[in-house]
Amino acid sequence: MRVRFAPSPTGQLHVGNARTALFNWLLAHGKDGTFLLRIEDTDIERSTRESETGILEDLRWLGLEWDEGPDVGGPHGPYRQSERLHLYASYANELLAADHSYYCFCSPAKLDADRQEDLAAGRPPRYHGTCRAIARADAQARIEGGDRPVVRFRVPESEEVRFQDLVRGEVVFNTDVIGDFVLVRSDGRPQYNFAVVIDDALMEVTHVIRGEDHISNTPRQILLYQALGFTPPEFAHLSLVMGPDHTPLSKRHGATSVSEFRARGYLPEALVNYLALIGWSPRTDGGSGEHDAELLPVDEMARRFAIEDVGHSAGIFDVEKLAWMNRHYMKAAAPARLAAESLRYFTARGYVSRRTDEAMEYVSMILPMAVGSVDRLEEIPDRLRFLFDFEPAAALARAEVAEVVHSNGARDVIVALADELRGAGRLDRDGFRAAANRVKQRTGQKARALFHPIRVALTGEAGGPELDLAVPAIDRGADLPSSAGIAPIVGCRERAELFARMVK
RNA sequence: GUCCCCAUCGUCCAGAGGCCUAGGACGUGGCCCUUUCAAGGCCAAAACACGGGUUCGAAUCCCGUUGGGGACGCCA
Repeated sequence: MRVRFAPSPTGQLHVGNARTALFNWLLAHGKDGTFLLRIEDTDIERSTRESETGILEDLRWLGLEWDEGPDVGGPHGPYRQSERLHLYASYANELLAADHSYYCFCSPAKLDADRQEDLAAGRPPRYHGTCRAIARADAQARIEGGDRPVVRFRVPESEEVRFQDLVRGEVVFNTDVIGDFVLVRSDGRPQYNFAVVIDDALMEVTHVIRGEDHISNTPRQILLYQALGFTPPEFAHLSLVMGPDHTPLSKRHGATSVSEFRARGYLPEALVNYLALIGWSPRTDGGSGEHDAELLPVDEMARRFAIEDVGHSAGIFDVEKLAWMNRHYMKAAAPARLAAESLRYFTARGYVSRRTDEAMEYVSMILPMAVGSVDRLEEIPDRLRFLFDFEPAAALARAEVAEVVHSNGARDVIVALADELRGAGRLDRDGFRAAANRVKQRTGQKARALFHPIRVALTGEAGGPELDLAVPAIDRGADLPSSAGIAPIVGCRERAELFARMVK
């Protein structure tokens, strides 16, 4: 089995396309097949090398490695359509010679007028066949005279083209709704349907798995396979991914490209796992009726994947469910990896200025306070901002903080805390607990009435990670030398002092 | 407009004629845990689009309606 993913490098890798790539990858990996990557860059106006590089990077980040492709090569290369032009030219001539295609000299204006006419008359817009009967010699003469025609495929009339779609079953099209489509543009570059067929045939692709938006291209391509004497592959058309309003997932729905999700702090395994579950679910092994867990490593998904099990209807991209998965995978991730992945967000906030061993160690230390309670890596620094941004005046100005301070006995607690901390040593977990205990004895406050004011005085916030973790983190951070590359952290003693002064 | 595809909780799926009093997950609500906010645990509410058939029996099969999506380019 040979499958392929064939993006055009005209922008970033869209999550919908990433899902298509994933399904191809899953199929190949579950069946010991080959997954190849082909770059469809025949649209020279829009294709860029930057996009290509970005797409390759995103696929690799997702873990969807390919066996053959533009950068790794393979036995059926080149894998970039712009480098295969000679192949298309040769097959175009073959089709011309066999009279399966012909030169068309119609101007864009004429074509457009025809289209408008069809639409107005309630007919499906299709090529009128104006140049169908131009004699070869006449065409040749016009070309020599400087005309630059396109090559059109001669679509047979009133024929039924049918194919067994692996996910949808039999699909039938009548050729009467298909106009003679362009094979080669006037500048000699191949048109999509033509290049795809030649490449898929030559690259020996056995299963074409792509988005549903290509389903109406399939009869055209089958016609081409037949004219060229190639055997068509199996086809499977995946339903599309929509936004919550049932319109195609686009910018106004938020992030749409893999790189955006990456930038926002989603883990690749979370995105992959989530994407696989749009339109597919792991088949239940037993007959228990119980649905298997949805959280699956990609190899396990590949093991269970069957293209026939893929759903028929469009799926809506649910950011909430993705967030849930991401939370899960963040908790499961190795601390060192998480620290490395989160560093950029700390840097962006100005919390870390240089990547030093001490900085990494500190980030690793404070990470557990945030992981598990945030949806994305990007949100981690904000959850930990109390470490770096301690401003009692601004804190007091916030309603929820003021409320705590004004509750009964809160001032006493804060004053006592400041006093206790003056003589306290290291505020590790035990040190903090001891100090809190002394404050408890002095003020008679306990539980919420005790810890809430302490939290506010030490973090400037009414909520946040457990103090058992937060206080030692502050204490440790305050001791860091400036060479550590961490933004200066105000120590607990000073925090309590400042706060006590403000509430007196 | 024409052609093609699709239709189970708000969302993603399970369900391949009796196992369905329609199951799971996310989300939502409640409760619990708890020194806070989250997280976590437990419980609950929540769907077979509609109308006709076929059948002893239909969420499951057929037809239609409605609704949604896609395609109709010298884009891919």
